[in-house]
Amino acid sequence: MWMNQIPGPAIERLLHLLRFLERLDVQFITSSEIEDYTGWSSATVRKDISYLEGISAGTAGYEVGRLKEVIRETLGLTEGRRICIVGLGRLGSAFLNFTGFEQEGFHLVAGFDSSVNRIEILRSPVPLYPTYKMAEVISRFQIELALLCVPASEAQRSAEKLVAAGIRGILNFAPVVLTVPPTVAVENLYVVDGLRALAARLSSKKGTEPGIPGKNE
Amino acid sequence: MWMNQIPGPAIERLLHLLRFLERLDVQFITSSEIEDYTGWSSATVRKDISYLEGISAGTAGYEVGRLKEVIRETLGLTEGRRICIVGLGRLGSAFLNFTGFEQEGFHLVAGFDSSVNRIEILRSPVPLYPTYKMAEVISRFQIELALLCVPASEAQRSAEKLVAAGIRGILNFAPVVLTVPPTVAVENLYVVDGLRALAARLSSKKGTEPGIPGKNE
DNA sequence: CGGTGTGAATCTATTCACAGCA
DNA sequence: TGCTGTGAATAGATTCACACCG
Repeated sequence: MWMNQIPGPAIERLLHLLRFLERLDVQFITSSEIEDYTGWSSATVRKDISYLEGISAGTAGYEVGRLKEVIRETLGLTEGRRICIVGLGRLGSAFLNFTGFEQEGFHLVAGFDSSVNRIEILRSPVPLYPTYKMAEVISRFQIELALLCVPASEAQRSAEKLVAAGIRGILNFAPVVLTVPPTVAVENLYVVDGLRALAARLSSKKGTEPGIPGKNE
Repeated sequence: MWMNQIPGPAIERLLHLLRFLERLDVQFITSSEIEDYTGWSSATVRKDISYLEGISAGTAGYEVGRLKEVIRETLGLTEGRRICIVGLGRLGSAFLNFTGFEQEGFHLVAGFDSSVNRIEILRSPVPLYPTYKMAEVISRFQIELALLCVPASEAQRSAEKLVAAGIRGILNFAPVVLTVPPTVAVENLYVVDGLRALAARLSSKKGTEPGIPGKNE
């Protein structure tokens, strides 16, 4: 079966599950073991996994290696994506030297900042460009995702430039609600909002497991 | 009306809406204006707001100041929460000097690290303690939330210590699925997971607006 | 009128319960 | 026997549609 559309919450859980499996050193796992670790009911786990194609479990449960593989394929995590950083302040420039992207299949290929001076001074393993070259560079290198690290006051403006340049997804670090067309995906990763979400869950005694940042989201 | 339980997704949207209103310089706003900015249907917006108590809108829409106030009250964002940082590496020690917490009602009162040496060397505006004092300090200062900034390999262990010490919520920066009792809230804020969530949305052509970080969630 | 507020209807997701397989 | 896989049942969230209010 393959009804061609995995429910949103299921996608988040699968992403989470993948992260969990990656740190697990065991060959097989059952749905109820997963329940013990994650808190999701075993029925939910089985249903989620059933959305994936080409997996079959024996009586010992699922074969972990295969399961990871299938999740990655199904969620489109295998094809390397090109990414860029917009805004090279403290945070943005720290990401320039972060080595974790590559191992995960995200290729950092450019950094942008409106200050030409900053671009010239910064030492960087990837080429840096002034903001006005954004559209050209993004289309030339077929960059799909951007880490938006500019100050809050500029976030919306920068997002609009990215959209105009054809970006497909934005990871937003500014505490701002971006207004973008529905074809562009946004995930928000702001620390204080994470704290707020926790605080809200403490009071209201009800919460959704967010899972994905930007769930910081 | 007040059925005593706001749906999880509605809470996330309200949190998001609050963030949006905070950057808005206007006195009144209607549900369809909110739709234009956020993409949520105006009916959803009205329903979400209807979960709040003590708000009444005129023909001009909602009074923004009042709306912010009511959201904050209802979601428990007014009572200051005490927070701590666990793991004082690059990321954790950067947060020690972050001034944004206080303005949002989060009082940073302690930092923890297992390296006594590091604690002695670091210059910090708040007191630092070795890990073994965690239980004592957390209960003495009634710390409710923790920013977990330790390496992935130690995250689960540290989380367990926090739980044992009585923490109520964890903002997790490590790329690890934490296993904690259901009474403890967790939000995940890991950059690469945010990218993964975006990538998954690009392929599967279906997404949930995460909004709140963690959703790493 | 141009908005809100809300029951009722619809759509979506989760859980149940059990058949089928190793 | 112990687990998966899945249609059917339930629970939950969103949207609709319209009465009502300033």
